[in-house]
Amino acid sequence: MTNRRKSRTKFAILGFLASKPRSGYDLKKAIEKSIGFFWSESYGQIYPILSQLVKEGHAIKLPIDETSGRKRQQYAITDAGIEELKDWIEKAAEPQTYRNELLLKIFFGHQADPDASRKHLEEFKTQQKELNETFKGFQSTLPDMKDQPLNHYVYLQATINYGILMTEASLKWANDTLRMINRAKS
Amino acid sequence: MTNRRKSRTKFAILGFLASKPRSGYDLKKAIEKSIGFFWSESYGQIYPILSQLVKEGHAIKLPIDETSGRKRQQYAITDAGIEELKDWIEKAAEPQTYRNELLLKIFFGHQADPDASRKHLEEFKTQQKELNETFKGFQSTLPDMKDQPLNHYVYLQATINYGILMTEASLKWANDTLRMINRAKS
DNA sequence: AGCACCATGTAAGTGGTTACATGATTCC
DNA sequence: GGAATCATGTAACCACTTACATGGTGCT
Repeated sequence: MTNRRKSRTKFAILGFLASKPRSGYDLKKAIEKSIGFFWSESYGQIYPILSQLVKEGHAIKLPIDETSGRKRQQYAITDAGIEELKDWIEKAAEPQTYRNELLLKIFFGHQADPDASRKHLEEFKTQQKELNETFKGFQSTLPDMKDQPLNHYVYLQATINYGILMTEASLKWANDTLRMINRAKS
Repeated sequence: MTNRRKSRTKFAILGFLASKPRSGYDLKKAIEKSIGFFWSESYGQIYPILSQLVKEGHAIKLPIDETSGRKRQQYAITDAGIEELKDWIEKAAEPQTYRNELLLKIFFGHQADPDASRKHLEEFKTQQKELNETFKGFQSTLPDMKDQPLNHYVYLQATINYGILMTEASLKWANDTLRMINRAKS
């Protein structure tokens, strides 16, 4: 037992609890909205792991606010939880097995009609264009950062920038590839 | 049961069997060597699925060559298998849940020492540089393609090109992000 | 002889999604 | 009243990795 797989769901949750207390439902929404383009979690992971965090002492259940309409079980991070989160952030990211189904279809593209590849690439382009616009919209809402001390916004900006650069490179690739396929056909 | 998950391992295997008969061992090596940067399979998937392909009539076991030293069970694709592969290639790729641990750590970077983020980014840069050089080396071994009919090389070139563009965009991002972190600290 | 690697498989376990169950609340 | 959504949870299932078992082959 040297290199067992490890779930990072726990740290995604701790990271969000670090900014403020949240319920399982809140966590799901927050993850979708802010880091949905590079991370996702399902309720089937979130709720059991929240219980586990409480057992481990990395989070606590807050008393339910009976005055408000909707009743939600909020969780707050503990000092031990913050330590746990920090330790994880500072450790190197473990190599991940990335899988790209579109690329696999393109790699085997010569086995089928080139129109299939063309269609996939066109669809991919519209997806990436939309994503790119979303990121740019996001970015424009961020406050101006020069002369600001090191803070949350730098890292937020960095992740958005990743999305912008990757979608742009993807678009360039899709266009290049379409051109190559068309040239080869003629 | 509307949207059940589907394994694509089957199609990765069929795709490789389409070019020539191979054994489970061969398949593992071929996948690692050629599409390892965007796809991976383990023996624990490959061997059971090869049996399944035979049962389904998408592949057949070839007689073992007793004359050669190493004894390997080779598998060949059938006509039905080729059809199955084509059908999959032509269908749109299903949306995948992509997870990026480095980005998650950067997103939560403000919770820890900025040196941690710097270290991750520097390590990421060396990884991406190495990958980029590998792809460029690969590319230089491909034959010249102008005036060539539509063939396998176009698609091979496309996947390599994807690697080149993505690693270059990644390097730009890492440099931009490092600059942003450094500027924020001063 | 002994080691590295070739080669095929399987059992156990993990991380994760999906589908379902349940009930409350808000809004029309 | 009824639909949509809020909200929490769980059971079943799936895809996949890891670790292990087993034996053959090639090389020094």
